[in-house]
Amino acid sequence: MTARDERKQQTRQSLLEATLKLMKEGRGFVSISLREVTREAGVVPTAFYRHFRDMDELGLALVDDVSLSLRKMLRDERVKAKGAGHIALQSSVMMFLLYVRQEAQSFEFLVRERMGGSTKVREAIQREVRHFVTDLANDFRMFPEMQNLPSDDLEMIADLVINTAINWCGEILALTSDQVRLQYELSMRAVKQLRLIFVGASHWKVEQGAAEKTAAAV
Amino acid sequence: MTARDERKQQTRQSLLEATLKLMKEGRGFVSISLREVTREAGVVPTAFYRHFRDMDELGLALVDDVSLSLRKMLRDERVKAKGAGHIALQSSVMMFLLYVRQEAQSFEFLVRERMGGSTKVREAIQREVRHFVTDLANDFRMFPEMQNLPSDDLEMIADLVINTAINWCGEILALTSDQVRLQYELSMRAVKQLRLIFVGASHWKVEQGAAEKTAAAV
DNA sequence: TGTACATCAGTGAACGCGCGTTCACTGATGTAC
DNA sequence: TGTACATCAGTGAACGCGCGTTCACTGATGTAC
Repeated sequence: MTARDERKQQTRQSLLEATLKLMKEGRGFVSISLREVTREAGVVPTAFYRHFRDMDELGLALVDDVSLSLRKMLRDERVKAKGAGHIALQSSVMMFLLYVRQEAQSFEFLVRERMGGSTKVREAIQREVRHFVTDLANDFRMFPEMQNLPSDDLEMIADLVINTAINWCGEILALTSDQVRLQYELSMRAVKQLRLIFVGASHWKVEQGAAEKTAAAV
Repeated sequence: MTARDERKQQTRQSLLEATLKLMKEGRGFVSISLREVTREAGVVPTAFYRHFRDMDELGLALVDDVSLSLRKMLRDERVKAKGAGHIALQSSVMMFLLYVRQEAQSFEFLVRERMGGSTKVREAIQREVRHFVTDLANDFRMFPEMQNLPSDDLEMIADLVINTAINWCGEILALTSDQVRLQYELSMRAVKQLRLIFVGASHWKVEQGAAEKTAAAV
């Protein structure tokens, strides 16, 4: 990598960061203009084209970047869980939510554009999410109570967990950093929700007939 | 109501519908211009100001409209459940997802703007969602297994259910009408997810210590 | 009921602005000899 | 190592366009007498 290439990568990076920064104030990705990004990044508008064809292409690069760092975090967490020989639900959820607030810009982008963004960006994010669901479903095989469930059911449960977690992200990012009380309450509710899903999972199949009765007994 | 007022309401309505129609092709609300809306509605741009101060105000009106029709649907469903004396999970979920596809325009708006839209619209939607959560938590008291749970836990479970349902909406609306197979599979997964939550809920508290062990036993 | 005036939903021209994109350019860095 | 040329990241002027908003207007409908 020559010195020129390095500086080019720096500019590219500042374009990506400028975009995330512009989104921090609550703006959607689609409403941000190419000229705003270059202004924020400190280059002339035409310099943009040396790096991306258009804003959509920058959006896809952003998805790649963000999901790469997310995958890294999850890998660390997985290694830690293997080392400890168990998963502590409460501390896992707390760690996750702290990480989300720490990397707020990235998660804001993911959460907001998952449903709302340009078609291409939305599809890229959903592809990444599906990837996480598959990984989590695989992790579930480490749980004695779950490893005998069919793959379909593991995927179904993983999908529920991931989407619930994404929802926590959206809610915790909507809070300002001085709303500590609400952040705490949200975290506690998140822990309970994950625990409830695990309770449901550990009684799955075995209890399915009983659940039917429960639901019918209004 | 005079004839003039009536025609004014008609124009107002066509502005709202024009906006939803423009969003059907996958566009976000914020990316739709005032001029596009009036063009689609068949009036001159300046006529817009006879009805709304700006697009944000139209967005809030849209939230009101959509959540009114949604509340109506849920009320009907609730009456039906009371008449039958029980809730059939499978058919409720199926009915709900059919309704979502039928009223696709409205739900597309709600789901996409819940996280992504303008601050005001987003807040209005989240207020409505919180309202639905409270209502559902109240409904839960009709379930013998649940009525002894503290209000906090009922809210926590209702929140999980509502957010999971919103997620189904996003996924089913992403499918085209000829992807019948995928629609069916999504519905079946939705039924299972709701059932799993109910299984979890019916073992909640009683089993919480056991769940801890389950989670720790990797 | 008929008339005279008021209201006001919708019109159409005009504005200044930020946008994405084009183009020819500059000058620092890289490469070949 | 030194020179001559090629590359190419970033520049700056220019363009046409759709935008939101203003303004004075029109003419159908409503209201008061």
